[in-house]
Amino acid sequence: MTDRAIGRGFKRSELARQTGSNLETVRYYEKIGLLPEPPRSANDYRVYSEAHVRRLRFVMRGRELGFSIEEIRGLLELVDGGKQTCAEVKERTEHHLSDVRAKIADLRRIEKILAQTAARCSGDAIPECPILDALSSYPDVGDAGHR
Amino acid sequence: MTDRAIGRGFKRSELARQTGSNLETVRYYEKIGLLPEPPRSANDYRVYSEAHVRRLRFVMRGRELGFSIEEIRGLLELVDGGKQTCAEVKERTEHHLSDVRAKIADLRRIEKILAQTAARCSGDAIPECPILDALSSYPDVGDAGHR
DNA sequence: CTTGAGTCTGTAGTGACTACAGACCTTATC
DNA sequence: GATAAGGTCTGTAGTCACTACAGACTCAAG
Repeated sequence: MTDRAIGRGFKRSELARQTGSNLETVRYYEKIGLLPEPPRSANDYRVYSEAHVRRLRFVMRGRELGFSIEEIRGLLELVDGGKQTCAEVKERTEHHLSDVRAKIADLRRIEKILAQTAARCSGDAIPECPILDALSSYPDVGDAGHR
Repeated sequence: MTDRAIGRGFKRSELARQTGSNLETVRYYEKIGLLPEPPRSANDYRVYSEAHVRRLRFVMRGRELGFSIEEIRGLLELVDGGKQTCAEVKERTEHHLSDVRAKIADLRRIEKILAQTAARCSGDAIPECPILDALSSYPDVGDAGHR
């Protein structure tokens, strides 16, 4: 048993399995500094802990929710704290907050329409479902490019 | 006035402006069949209508909410109706619905934590905010790779 | 009638992964 | 302990979803 229980740490494949991520994505996130480089065992294998699992899960879910890598980096910096003033934290937090609330609002619209579609679809005619209209009726898309 | 009011249609740059999308993205979405190829005016310029605006806005927002191109294509097929049975529509709709509800739930968690952070941050100490823990405590991530 | 801006096409570059090749290590089986 | 299967290491190349650029054409203004 050379390692396998090296102080409760585990290897890359196990981290990927526990987070549902691709094996190579782990390495990629470390390369771009989104995940910390983990310690290595004697054979140069990466050794991960629960903290790595939590951080990677956060990143994964953030991506699935439509945040860019840089936005996630920003969120993580907020979490990690340290090198920023409280005013900065507050401003960035509130910026993210309004972004998140807008996403929630839009997803609720989609949810509603999908639920209606599913309900109406218990019949046998294909309904004229107005997803497009529901989603496209934003009052102003003028400032738009906020991606 | 060669065109400019060719039956209330407008050109690519205007479509991009109204939807907040990049000029080239429009062309790309047409190439991959996510947007229909629009009619052309005599000079071979693309001519768009309100319907194109609605569809593109839907696609844009869908992407910002973390849906893949193929998922959006699926949603659009639901909307367009036609070549699928009612049972298919219902199944796919419900699948999207649970996905959307999961996203809403996660965004609410993030919202809550961000709101707390912003509130606590009115002081001057950087709080130990537990975004990571809040987000990583999913009961099972076993089926995971559903991206 | 030129000049500048907008559109057309195809192609190349970027961001975020994802897969592959070849070397090394490790575990299982003979 | 020899060998084979499989996991990990590195670097590099490929894919997806855009985004930018180059060169030709068109159009509207001065």
